[in-house]
Amino acid sequence: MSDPSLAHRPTLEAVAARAGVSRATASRVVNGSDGVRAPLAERVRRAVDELGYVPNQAARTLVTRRNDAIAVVVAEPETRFFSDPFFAQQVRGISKELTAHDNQLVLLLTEGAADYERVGRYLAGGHVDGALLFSLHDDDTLPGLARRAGVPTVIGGRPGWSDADTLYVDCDNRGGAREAVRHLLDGGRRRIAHIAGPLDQTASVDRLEGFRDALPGTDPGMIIEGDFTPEGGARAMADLLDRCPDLDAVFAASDVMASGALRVLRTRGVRVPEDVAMVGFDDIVSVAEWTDPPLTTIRQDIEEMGRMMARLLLRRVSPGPGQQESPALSSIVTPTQLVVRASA
Amino acid sequence: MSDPSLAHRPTLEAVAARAGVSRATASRVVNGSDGVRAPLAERVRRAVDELGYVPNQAARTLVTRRNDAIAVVVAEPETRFFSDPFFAQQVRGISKELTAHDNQLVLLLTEGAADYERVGRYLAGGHVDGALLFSLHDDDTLPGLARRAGVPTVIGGRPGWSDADTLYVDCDNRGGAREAVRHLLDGGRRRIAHIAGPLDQTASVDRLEGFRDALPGTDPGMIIEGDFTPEGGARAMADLLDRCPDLDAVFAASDVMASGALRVLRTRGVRVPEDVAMVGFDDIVSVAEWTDPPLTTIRQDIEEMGRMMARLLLRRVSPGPGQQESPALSSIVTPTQLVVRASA
DNA sequence: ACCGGGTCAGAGAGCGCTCTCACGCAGCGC
DNA sequence: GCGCTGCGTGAGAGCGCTCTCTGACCCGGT
Repeated sequence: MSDPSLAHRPTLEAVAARAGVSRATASRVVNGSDGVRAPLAERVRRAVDELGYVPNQAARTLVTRRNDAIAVVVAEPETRFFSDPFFAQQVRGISKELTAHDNQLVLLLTEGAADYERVGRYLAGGHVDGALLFSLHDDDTLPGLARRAGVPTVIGGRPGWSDADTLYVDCDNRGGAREAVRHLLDGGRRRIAHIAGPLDQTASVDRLEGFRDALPGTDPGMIIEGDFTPEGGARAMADLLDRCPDLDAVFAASDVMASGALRVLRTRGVRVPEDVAMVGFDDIVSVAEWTDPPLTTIRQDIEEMGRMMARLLLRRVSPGPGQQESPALSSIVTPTQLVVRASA
Repeated sequence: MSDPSLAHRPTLEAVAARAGVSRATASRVVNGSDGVRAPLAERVRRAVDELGYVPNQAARTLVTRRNDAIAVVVAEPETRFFSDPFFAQQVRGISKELTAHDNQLVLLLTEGAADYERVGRYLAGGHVDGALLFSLHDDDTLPGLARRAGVPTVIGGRPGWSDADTLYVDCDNRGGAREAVRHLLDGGRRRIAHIAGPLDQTASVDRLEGFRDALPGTDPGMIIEGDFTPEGGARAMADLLDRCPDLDAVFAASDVMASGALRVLRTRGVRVPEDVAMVGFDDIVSVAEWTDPPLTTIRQDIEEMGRMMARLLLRRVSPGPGQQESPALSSIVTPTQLVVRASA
């Protein structure tokens, strides 16, 4: 093998021997538990340094039943996970929070149903202490899989069913959408269309609901389902223009779709915001600030939501010191905020 | 705990008992090794099903010293990993290849030097069988870290030093850059500028070399260092226009920077490709096809390169059946290809 | 001087698995 | 019929660690 150092890696036994203590004491020192007198502890620490000892995680896991690892499962069959900065930011937040708690992030990408079985095996295999599930669609089997595997779970985005035992983190999609439309109304717009996300996801449905809240009785023809991609946004915009050439505003359910829609407007020579105003959703800075014109949108703190998911999960996995049982953990819905730029 | 099923999970022992065989035989069946007679094997398999047995990975790792997991370490302190689709595609390729070989992908994001220590600990902890390193900068300490940890490694992109023992996968940056510039020359362009990537990375340096190959003696003022972000590309473009208003072409070292540069050109009313031609690098479809105008660029098969990295690493980790020692594994440099769209 | 209580260290039993080794039982040649 | 080979199975020894349980020791109180 190419890695000799893996072969003769010092064990706790070796450290103990060198420090002249028992394995138990060495273990105590390594794990920072108190009750070891200073001089002894010092000897052990020196031995650890000299030998370059690093605990064998597998052995430790075998007895403690903890992995200090969390799986992030992305149920996005298509390429969206990576093209959409939304996930990126969320994962970043998760990563930071996990790192802060000395947990590892194991990324599981699924592309198609066949992968679900693999993910199920993995979760059941006890590799991880918990799982973060993303981007679920209608009656997704992933949560059931995780539950059967006995793995604590937190979901990104409100799932399609209600269940007190299911934890999730989401933003106030409906309220945010309402605010977006109100802003358009305040700007004097009257013929407002909506480019929705895929309606098998609650985020899309909730945003559509918010749109309807602010604009009851809207002609269904003014609502088109997109797919959260720029191309989808572009297609929807083109359709919309064909159906209803005199529309004066669009609320797109994501910045990414809005960017596609803006491109179509520009191509068709429609001025934004003079002829048509546009509001997006997400406030993905790298998109919203760089569209032409910069995009007015509904901000959600995506990275923070990622952190929250991780925090919630970690607490569910190991109830902190002091509290015995998880102290009634509950799902989190974060507020949104209108960010006005040039497009509306 | 919230997961009772984790608590009383059946062991191999239980399976063996139920099937009326020894633990050894049960293990043989579970691991698919031959030499167990059919009826016995069938009994074991039934027991596995009935009990819902899943092997305990920690116990297995403890004795086999294999994790079936690979770390992907991204040395990108800034937010680039997630905003740049380049990484995304690469990770996708890696993920696919690892999945095909039943390996897990453990993602380690580093943001700053402090994280290096954590990564070092993790690698040394024997959690993974190998590591894929990305986006290294000059004299990055990551490879040393991995080596000391005794973890087989493959690097994405040619590292800044030469070392027969270091495996990497990269594309022909220099050749690709040369081709880009030649295309511009063929189009009759004569005042060609270059927006380089950060010059502490070999990809940037190599592309710059290629640029110089095709255009020896270029005024250094026509070369500006960017940072592989759209903003950096925009800034560089602005500078370039100020310094040299009569330039007639730009070769940007990445599509992402090219997109930023194109925005600036549009803002300044410079027509592309009439006044200024633009060639990018990477062929990130979601960027290159959607710029205005669509971007002529140098294609590298990023996803495939990800696959190659994974394949190389897996082979290094466990030499396949047949060959004893790794059969002289070597680094891979893939060809590039000019993709002509509208911008040049 | 004796004893009870508290503190700190060590002994040792596993955690669940793999894998070597030994053993039993065919089938073969002589 | 005897040993020999060879295949299929079981016994058992660890892998490296944690953690409980026990015991040694020291202290103060009587």
